[in-house]
Amino acid sequence: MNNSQIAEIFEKIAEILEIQQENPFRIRAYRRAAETVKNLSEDISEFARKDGLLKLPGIGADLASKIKEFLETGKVSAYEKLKKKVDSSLLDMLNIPGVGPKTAKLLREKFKIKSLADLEAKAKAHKIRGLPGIKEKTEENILKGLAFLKKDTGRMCLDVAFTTAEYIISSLKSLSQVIKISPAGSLRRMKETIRDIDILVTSKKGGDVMKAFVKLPNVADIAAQGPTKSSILTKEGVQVDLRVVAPESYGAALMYFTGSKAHNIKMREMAVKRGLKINEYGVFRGKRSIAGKNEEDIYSLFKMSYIEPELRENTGEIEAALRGGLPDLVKLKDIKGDIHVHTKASDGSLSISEIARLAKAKKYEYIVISNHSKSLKIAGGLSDKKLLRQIEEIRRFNKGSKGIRLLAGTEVDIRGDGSMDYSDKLLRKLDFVIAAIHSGFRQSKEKLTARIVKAMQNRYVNVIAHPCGRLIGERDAYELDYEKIFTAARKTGTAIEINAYPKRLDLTDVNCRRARELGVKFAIATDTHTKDQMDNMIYGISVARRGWIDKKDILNCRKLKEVEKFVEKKRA
DNA sequence: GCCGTTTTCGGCCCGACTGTTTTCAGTCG
Repeated sequence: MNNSQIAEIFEKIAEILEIQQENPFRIRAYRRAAETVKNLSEDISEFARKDGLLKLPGIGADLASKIKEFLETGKVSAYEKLKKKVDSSLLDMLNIPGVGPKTAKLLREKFKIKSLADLEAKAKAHKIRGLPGIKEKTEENILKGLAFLKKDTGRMCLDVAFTTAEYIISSLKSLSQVIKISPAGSLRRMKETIRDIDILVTSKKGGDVMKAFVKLPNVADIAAQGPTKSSILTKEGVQVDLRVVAPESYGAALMYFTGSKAHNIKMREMAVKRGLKINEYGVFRGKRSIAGKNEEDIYSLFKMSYIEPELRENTGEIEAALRGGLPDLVKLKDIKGDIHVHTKASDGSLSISEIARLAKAKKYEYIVISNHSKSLKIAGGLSDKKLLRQIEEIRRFNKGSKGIRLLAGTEVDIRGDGSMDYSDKLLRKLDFVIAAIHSGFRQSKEKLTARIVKAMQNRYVNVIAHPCGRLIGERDAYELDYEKIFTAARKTGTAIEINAYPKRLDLTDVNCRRARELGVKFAIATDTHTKDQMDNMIYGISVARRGWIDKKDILNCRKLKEVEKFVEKKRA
């Protein structure tokens, strides 16, 4: 995908310019452009084709021409030139926490550091101390930073961050000094992966809260500790930042600490234009605070609707909020059923009645039992006979049960040529059909796209499950022509799944937004195999919210009757 | 490098913590 490549080049250029101590605003311009390009919901070549590059925020004449150059030649000559001017060890050193451009340059110039290993050796031999501004402590911190890099915790999946944050929040909540406590940062925005965890507390005794925070049993190291801001590393290598503010600043601090940075900058710029100032303590006219106790007040001060955290990426949400055009986002309580659940019959661990019990506890109206199909032998795919037996079993169960309706379904394999792993005659007997690719990931983009489009043209296929096939941190998405797929989905009346399994989150938030623009319907589903996985629905919801999807376009926010109508309409 | 209902030039969000100083630069978010 061009977008990520161009974003990376701009990001690298920014780093090099930083080393060269260029104009910081010029550096920021590259970073901002990188952000913009990364967050686009369409390939940037589409914008270039339609002469739309200059309309993108932060892209002017110069960056537009660099983008065009990349699209035509696969390179940006200015970047190629810059690369030659800067030693790669310098750029490597920037990755060390605590080491910025000034320190990196100093180290390179005084010690001719050739690599991170070289730096580590010199630091260990205490040869770094003695440089202007560097003493024992800085040397120690460089070694700590290097060790952190080696661990390379990278980014964690949303569920891991959630669990860690929950533990810390529940531990601190019991302190009498803590008034309010909330997750913030990318976790509150529910990004698909999280680098570090941000937590906000209101208290009148910040120092006490911090003391308790850094003493939590899972703390391995304290990176910083002040009365309002502290940072620790857990034993699992997760960085957690805690910020304490007074109760009257809760909203302003929550907004500031939730981000995104780009969203905050845009809001602050807006404030400046109106003669106001936003910081983490409030909105100020001169020295007087005029808002800040809660987020709602701040947004309404600017005559805009409240912006949910998941939308705060500066990708048009501020403009939409000003004109009152934000989508009606889905909440957990809107979900009326789960349409992708496995049982013991294939590779799940739950029985039909266990699933029904869990679904009732969630106040669901319906559940689609969707086991794998016959060719997926490794996952215990059901033979024709076994599927027929399961249909019978589900019908019997429904007769003897109240409060939940089970639908007989399948997660049928889309074969290499786009045909279905069960005959139409068999599919017709089911209440609901989801189809998915589980093999042949290495086919060409054209072939994979054609396979999915063909599957959608089957009148019995209601949902395409985990369309892009990725496993975060393990397997990349295969290449697809999403424009073709979304267009076909709308035309054929096939919904696209938002798979809520934290390693999948597939369709992705960015692609959701494009699909929504093209009129696609969605289904949020957990792909449950074990008991706990039915709780993953919140992660799927977060993707839908980040993708700007309107509640009315989500199939399983509808009542059973309407879901049945959706199926009937395609079969007719 | 971008951008404009004050501007096509001169602005560009704002503050905390650390380690080193002895008033602040560097780094981070």
